[in-house]
Amino acid sequence: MVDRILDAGRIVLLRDGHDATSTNRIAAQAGISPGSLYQYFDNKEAVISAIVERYSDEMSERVTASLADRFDESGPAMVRATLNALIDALEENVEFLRVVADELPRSENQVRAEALEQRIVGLMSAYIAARREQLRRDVTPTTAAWVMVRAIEALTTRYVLERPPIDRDTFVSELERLVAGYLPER
Amino acid sequence: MVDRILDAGRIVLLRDGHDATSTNRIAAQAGISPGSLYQYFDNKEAVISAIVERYSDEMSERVTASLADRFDESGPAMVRATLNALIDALEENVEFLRVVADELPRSENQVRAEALEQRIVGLMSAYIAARREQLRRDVTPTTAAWVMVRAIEALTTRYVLERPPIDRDTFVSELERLVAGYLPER
Amino acid sequence: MVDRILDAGRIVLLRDGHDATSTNRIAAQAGISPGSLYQYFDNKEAVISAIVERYSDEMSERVTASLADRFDESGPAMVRATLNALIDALEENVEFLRVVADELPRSENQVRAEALEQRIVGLMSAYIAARREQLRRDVTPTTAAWVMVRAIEALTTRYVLERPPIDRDTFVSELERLVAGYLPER
Amino acid sequence: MVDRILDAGRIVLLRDGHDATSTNRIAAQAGISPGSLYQYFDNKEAVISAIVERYSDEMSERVTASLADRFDESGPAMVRATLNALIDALEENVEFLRVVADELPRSENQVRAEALEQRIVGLMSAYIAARREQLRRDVTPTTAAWVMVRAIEALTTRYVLERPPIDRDTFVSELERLVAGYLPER
DNA sequence: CATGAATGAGCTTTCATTCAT
DNA sequence: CATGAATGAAAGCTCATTCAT
Repeated sequence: MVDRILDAGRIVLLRDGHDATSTNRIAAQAGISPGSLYQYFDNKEAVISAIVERYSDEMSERVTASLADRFDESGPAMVRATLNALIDALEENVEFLRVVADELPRSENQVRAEALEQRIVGLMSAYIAARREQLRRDVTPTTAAWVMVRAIEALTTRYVLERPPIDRDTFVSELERLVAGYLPER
Repeated sequence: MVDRILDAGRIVLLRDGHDATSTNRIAAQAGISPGSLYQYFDNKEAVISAIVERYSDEMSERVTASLADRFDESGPAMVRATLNALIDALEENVEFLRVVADELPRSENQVRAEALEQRIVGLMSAYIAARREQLRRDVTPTTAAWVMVRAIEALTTRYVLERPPIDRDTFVSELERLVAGYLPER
Repeated sequence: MVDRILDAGRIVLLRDGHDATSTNRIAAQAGISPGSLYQYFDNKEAVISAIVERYSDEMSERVTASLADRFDESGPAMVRATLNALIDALEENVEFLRVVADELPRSENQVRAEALEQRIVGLMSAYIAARREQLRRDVTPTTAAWVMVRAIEALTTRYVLERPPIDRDTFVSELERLVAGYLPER
Repeated sequence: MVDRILDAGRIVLLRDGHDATSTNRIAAQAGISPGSLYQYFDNKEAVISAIVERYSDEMSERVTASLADRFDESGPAMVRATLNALIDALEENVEFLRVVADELPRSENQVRAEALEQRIVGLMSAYIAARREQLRRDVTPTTAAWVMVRAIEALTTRYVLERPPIDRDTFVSELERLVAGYLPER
């Protein structure tokens, strides 16, 4: 039932936009009564949060899956693969990304978004720490990871949403360059 | 009177948050009647936009002013000065930045925000083009500028809002490193 | 509940006039909340239309009922009975007729009003067609009916609302004369 | 200046419809300030009334002018000429007629409309009284005139506005028939 | 006379939420 | 559990009118 509600919510969000997304509309789309919705969620915000959360999970899964079989490739190949997987995942759901990133007040999914980011920062810190000898040692892995994650997140998201006149391959190369110029020892 | 309304709007936005910011409340805070507000603005969105615009202008002015007297310093010093000025400006109004960046749906000030970003991208492209011999020649200045602007914008904003456990000097150094690793010929 | 709203609406319409009839006032008069009104009607216009529709239905019913037991009287007696029934019905609700005919913009109940008129034109066309041998054959029944219906409608309505110095029996005779001069073969 | 306001009002009424016709809009269209309007008219209703009054006057003038040179034609020719002149006049301004007859609450121009009708009834009574020997003597001229005026007014107006599938010549003949069947001695 | 900024009550409509059934 | 009618505060916005200048 929770799933039914979340599916309905996503549909409404996509079809009508955030401003027109009401609990009543979500309930109608889910084929249940407005009252029932409140037996599974505390309030509207909780519903929206859950929808966004599910979206983020799908996103992570997709990226993770793409990377599973390249886990031991060399550093540069790994970076490129990750970036491509990430952009692919974002592009697969541009319309929904637009709603999440452009229409939803960040407050409505802040907790969750930061949790995800924190998790990625964690993974990345580990990755950096593991390669410490080839990489920089003048900064803590956590700091480096924080910077990288925010930068990559913002750049890929904006790229997909703004569609600037930069072709995909060039864009990926530039991100690689950004990473390669930032992380390694020099 | 326009100023009176914008001041009131800013206060309400800060005090009550975006969702609770109504035209009636702004009018009340400004000590005028709801009808009067509509003599100066076409609709609610126009009011919010004007408030955000004024904020952005203040921001730009503050950064520009900080840079005025360092205009002919060397590249690296210039970069560091700019970053510091930017972070200073953002920190001076964290509460309002939180509203603008986290609560306002981007759609509500998108046009303007993108216009500003485009302007900065323009300036930066020129800067890069001018230093072409020391910098990379394998990418168009526009592309490089697009990447840099989004990255810096996102990183400084998130830094100020999230207050990660990275001290200010370290953070600025890391941004410098990011720029220095991305732009120059290698 | 629909009835409760329509009753309230009629009261407000009569008491306060069309311009002062607001959805809030109707809801208040009905003893319900403004929101509830919108569970039964799409918008204000739908409420007004329904009120007018109910009034028209009452009107038709009253006329039809009056005629039921005179169904097989001769043509002239039938005409006189119809006219009397019609005027009786209109007079029974002069105040409301005034609101409907004089205050409501025709646009607000046009569709329905024209539908009713069309129905009456249809009935009358049939009536005329059936008596074709005694009546005129130089004009289509539809045209004759259109003319008669508009004329009778306007004259009875105006008579009831304007109360000209013409006594009721004289007025009915004049209408009969109008019909008798227009329809029959000569 | 009064004329300027009335011109503006007519334009607004035609362009925006009755509901969207505000004193502010009329003033703007007239190129004056809202305050000035109130130096020439007591309130909004007075403005609308004056506009309608001017329209009615134009209408009368047009009909009267068309009839001036046929003043001594025979009865039937006179009737036909009058009807044609009336329909012509109404058709020349259908859009405005629609606003006046369908959108304006009759209350807003009632006084005036009835005055005009009363004047026409007067003229017609005189006409009937003068021809008393060929016409009916079993009814007062005033009553006969009242009936005729309301009938003709309603029928021509509705004909022009509803455009029923009756061609113009047929329609005029039917009206003639209505008059010829009602007025003369039999 | 003319202005036009200011008014403020009131409009239609929405919607997150509740609660008796 | 599910319902869904009912809520009622509040939203954005309009507009006839006034009055100090």
